[in-house]
Amino acid sequence: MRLVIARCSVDYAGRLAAHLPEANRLIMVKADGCVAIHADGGAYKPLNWMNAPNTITETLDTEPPQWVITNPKQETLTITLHEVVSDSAHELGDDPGLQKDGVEAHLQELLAASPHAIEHGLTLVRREYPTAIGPIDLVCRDPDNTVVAIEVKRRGEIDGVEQLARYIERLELDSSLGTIRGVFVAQSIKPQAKVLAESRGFTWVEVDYDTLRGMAPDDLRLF
Amino acid sequence: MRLVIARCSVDYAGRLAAHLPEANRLIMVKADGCVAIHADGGAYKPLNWMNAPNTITETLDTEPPQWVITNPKQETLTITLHEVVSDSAHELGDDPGLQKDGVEAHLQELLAASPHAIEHGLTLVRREYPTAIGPIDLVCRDPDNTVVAIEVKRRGEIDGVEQLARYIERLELDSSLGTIRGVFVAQSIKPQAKVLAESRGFTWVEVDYDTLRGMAPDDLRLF
DNA sequence: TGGTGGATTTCGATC
DNA sequence: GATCGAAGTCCACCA
Repeated sequence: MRLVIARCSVDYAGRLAAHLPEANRLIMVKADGCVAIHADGGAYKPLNWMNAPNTITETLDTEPPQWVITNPKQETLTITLHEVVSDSAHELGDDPGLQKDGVEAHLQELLAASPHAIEHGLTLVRREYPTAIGPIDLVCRDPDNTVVAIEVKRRGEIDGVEQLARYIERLELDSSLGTIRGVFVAQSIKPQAKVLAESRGFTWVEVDYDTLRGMAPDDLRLF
Repeated sequence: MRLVIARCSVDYAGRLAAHLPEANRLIMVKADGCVAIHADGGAYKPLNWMNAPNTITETLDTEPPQWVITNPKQETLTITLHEVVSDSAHELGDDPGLQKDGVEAHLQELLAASPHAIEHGLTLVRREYPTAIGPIDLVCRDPDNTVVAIEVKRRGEIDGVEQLARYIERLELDSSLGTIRGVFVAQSIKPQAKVLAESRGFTWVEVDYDTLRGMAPDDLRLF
């Protein structure tokens, strides 16, 4: 990884056009060739960047020197270096990568293993049930054999309810499954989303991730 | 901006739980206190981060030394420094900020100037036509004098179709404009969004930004 | 390889 | 401060 601190100006031409006036910034060049230009604030997002794969051309003989970075899509990032304050490089090696726990996929897995936690007597028909407009997180049947479509979100907001509505609409078009019930499940659901779910005729359930993780599927079958 | 190259391991506990095994990485601390941990690859997104505002506590007397970063939402990022390779700081000062050109607003302007590019014979009634749930990008009339509501997106996805549907629903409530047609316009539209648009009775149009920019309004009036 | 949906999305405008 | 929508979104998964 190469780190350059420089007074620079930057131009990007590609999916849009963007310009950065002259100022002091960090230019980060990673081992895979990707380049990011950071100001001294503003979260982690760089002001400008170019992802790998790309080609970096340094024109050191011109004044001021420039870097021209081009990718196969013909996007270009041009960095004009008015003054280089610092220029260093370090070999970091490969990264073992990030281990995550607690994202939506985990929640969906746990609920697929334990549909009882959503509603008494539910049995799983399919995870990621395919429709023309995208997969439904969980499709179950209740004790009356009614089809229940379930949308799982980490955070329950209005667009999740809309998504569920679209899926059910599509399910009813695609097949003759009879009346289909909708259940909106999330770790926490915003009041507006609860209201919308109810007005759409859906039920909603807030589930606790840690509790769910603590429950073995067998425990749930006892209910 | 402080830049630390170190062999470190990292734990994040907050909206989810995440762990980074020991490896060499860049730790970037910006002037506003935000912290980002970068590997030597993988675009511009850091492996782990903590945005401002937060509190950074360095425990240098323990072995190994740790940084504990906490924010008001009680999320914590813990960095364990097994070996510091480099530690430097630079004063960058404020950044004048990024100037952009070619975003959705520009597309909307061009289409407002050349509604013919969307559909033969359209004439503009208003841009940003106000409704109770937000403004409609473009409202036009076709040669039959039918009102045409147009949603403009840079990229056409399902959400945009839903947005158009809500607007038209609202238009029909608010006034007696007769039947209202919907047109979904974007530089590229995803297949699922096309399906949904058609099932809602809307038409959709893909437009090219550069072609549109090259067209003078007068050229279009000739059609 | 391209499409689709989630994200510790981030970021800005608007209310 | 909350909400809503855009983003050069990035990213992983899956066809």
